[in-house]
Amino acid sequence: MQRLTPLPAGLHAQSACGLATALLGRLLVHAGPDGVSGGIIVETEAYLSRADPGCHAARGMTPRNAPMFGPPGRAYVYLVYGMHCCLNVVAAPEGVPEAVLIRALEPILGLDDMLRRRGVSSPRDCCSGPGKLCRALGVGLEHNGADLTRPPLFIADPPGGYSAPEPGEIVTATRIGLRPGAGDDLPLRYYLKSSPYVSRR
DNA sequence: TGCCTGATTGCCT
DNA sequence: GGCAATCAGGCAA
Repeated sequence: MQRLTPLPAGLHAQSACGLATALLGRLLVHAGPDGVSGGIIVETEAYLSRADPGCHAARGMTPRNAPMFGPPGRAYVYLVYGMHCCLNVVAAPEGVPEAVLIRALEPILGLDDMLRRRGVSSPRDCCSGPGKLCRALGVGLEHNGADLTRPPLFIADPPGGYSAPEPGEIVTATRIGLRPGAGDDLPLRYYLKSSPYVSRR
């Protein structure tokens, strides 16, 4: 296995829209106490600051969403439905609360460990959802605010190198799980057309 | 202080 | 396809 080098913070210092597509095809890695786990990012959603009613930061800063206001390249992890964690990558310059939700991965590193944590046997069911991939990688609230440009939790180019997806390979769609009127009609979800690992077609 | 809801998942029918 | 699980954050009182 070649050495995995975290991508620099400069990549994240752009709008969540741009970062959401720039992250497709990248490798999300967690070098945890149980070993290294990771997968290729195949689905993302952008959350855009105050003008976006679906964004947690739309009503200003609270203790929960504070990481979104921090420097780019950090993790924003929160609990939904009282039991599932969702991992976001903070985007935009410090003070601008934008983030990209990682919704699905194609598992490639530590597959057996991830399947065990998930309690499933199919790689397709391993990381096909924001709550699923956090469980699979062993990511939890303790990673809230973590620096994603350095181990143990980081984003890198995949083994063999990164090649940007063809424009026709990226599908743009509406975001999932938002209330009507909360920005559910905005085309801010992106996924790889040919990937069988996305959460929903 | 109390009530309500959610950037989901998995089990049951 | 429908719905329960489960609890912290956010808001009203």
